[in-house]
Formats: sequence, C-alpha cells, structure tokens
Amino acid sequence: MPDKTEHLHGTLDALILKTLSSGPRHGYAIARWLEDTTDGALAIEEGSLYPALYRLEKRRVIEAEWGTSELGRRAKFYALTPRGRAELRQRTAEWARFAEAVSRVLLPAT
Amino acid sequence: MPDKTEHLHGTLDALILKTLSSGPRHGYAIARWLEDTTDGALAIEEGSLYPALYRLEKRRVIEAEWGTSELGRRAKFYALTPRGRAELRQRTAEWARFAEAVSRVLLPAT
DNA sequence: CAATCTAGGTAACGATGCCACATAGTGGGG
DNA sequence: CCCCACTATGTGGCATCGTTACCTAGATTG
Repeated sequence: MPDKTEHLHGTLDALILKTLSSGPRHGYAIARWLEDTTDGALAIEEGSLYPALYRLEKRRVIEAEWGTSELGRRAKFYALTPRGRAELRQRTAEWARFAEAVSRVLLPAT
Repeated sequence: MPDKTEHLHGTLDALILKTLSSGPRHGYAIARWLEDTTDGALAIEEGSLYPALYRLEKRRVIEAEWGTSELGRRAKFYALTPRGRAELRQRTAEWARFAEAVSRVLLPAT
C-alpha cells in the first residue's frame, strides 16, 4: 500500500467553493460540513484547508471577513465572489467530465 | 483559470493497472488506449507515463519485458503481477468511494 | 483539573504530474 | 528525395498541492 488517498488533488478547491455556494461559512465549518455530507469519506486536514483558503482568497474567488461563529467565537467567514461562482461552474463541469472518463475506464469488470 | 486538470493525481496508477488488466501492453499503447477509450478526456503525457511505469515496476505491481510492437518496433511490454491485480481491485474501490463522495457534494444544483 | 471541542494557523516535506526536450526508426506526401 | 508525422522510450527540472506534525487559545464538560 503506497500512500493514503491524495485524490483530493485538484478537487479540494471545487469542494470548498461548492460548500460556500449556499452562503458564507468559516473554515472549520467548511471542513465539518464536507465531512458530514460525505459520511466521513472526505476528511479535510487543517493543513490542507487553511492554505487552500488563502490561495482562493488571493485569487479573488472568495473573500474573507472576521465575524462571530454560532458558538460565539471569533471566526473568519468566507464568501464566494462572482468570480468564484463562475469558477465553481467550470470546475464542476471539469470534474464531471473527468469522473465520467475515469469511471468508464475503471469500473467495467476486469 | 489557475491550471489544467491535474485531477490525475493519485488516479494515474489505477488507470495504468486497469489498462494492463486485459493483457500486456507497451507504454505508448497504454497512453493511446486510455485516450481513445475516453474520447480524449484523459490525455497522458509521456513525462507522466514513463515515470509512473517505473514506479509501478519498482513496487512489483507490474513487470516489464522487451518485445516487438505491432508495427515491428522495439517496445517494452508491461504486465500485471498478482500483486498488481490486488492493488487494482483496492484502488478501484477507493476511487469509487471517493468519486461518489465528491459527486454527492459537487453535482447537486447550486 | 484534564480532556475535548471549536477555531485558526504555520513549517517542512514528499509525492506526483507537467513541460520541454532528446533520440530513433518508419512511412507517406509533396 | 526530403521532410513531416507518427511510433516509442526516455530524462531533467519544475511547480503544485495535500500531508504530517505542530502550535495557540478560549469554551465546555466530565
């Protein structure tokens, strides 16, 4: 067994954008939501999440604002920009195409 | 647009193994077959393919033998080892699980 | 009081695919 | 006849990106 699943490569950004498409969320909530929604199949490490958020913010696809979490703690809320919505659409389409292709190769019985 | 699709990350090995599951093939044929089978959706660069083949060979999931291609040129034919078949099964299952999770997140309408 | 959860963050690392290029033989078109 | 395109393998350097392993800090709960 070589390594874990670094399948996330190239997909994490899209997942984050999608998570924000229903409204602003803070980082921790993004990770929780993704984990819950996928019954734990997708586990986002903090060391992946926060750098990813910075990248996305720098590229202006999301923007951040400090606020207060549901539990009264200080938290940074991220929101999609219009640019982000456009990128989400594009990346979703790319994913669909890619996943369809891989499945077509991989899933037929040996 | 940030970069191309390096979605292949972590998936390339499985695709190669699958390609070999129906019999030995040489590197170039693997790339062609994947491209054809997916109508060009998966394009494997040489700079990715050959290093990947070495990695797989070193890990004993495939083994190589020099031979002659259909067109009479010298070519290195790769074949799955039993170990390779086992890994293919495992990786296919991982992919299915991962893809299902991502699709569940990404594909519902915004 | 310790542990656990929420919340954000950083540094160093390694894996892996990509780009660009090199080599070489062959077949076909102009 | 020459050049291009295609078959076929390979290499070096690069960049990206997720992971591991930490750290801080406040709140809650056992």
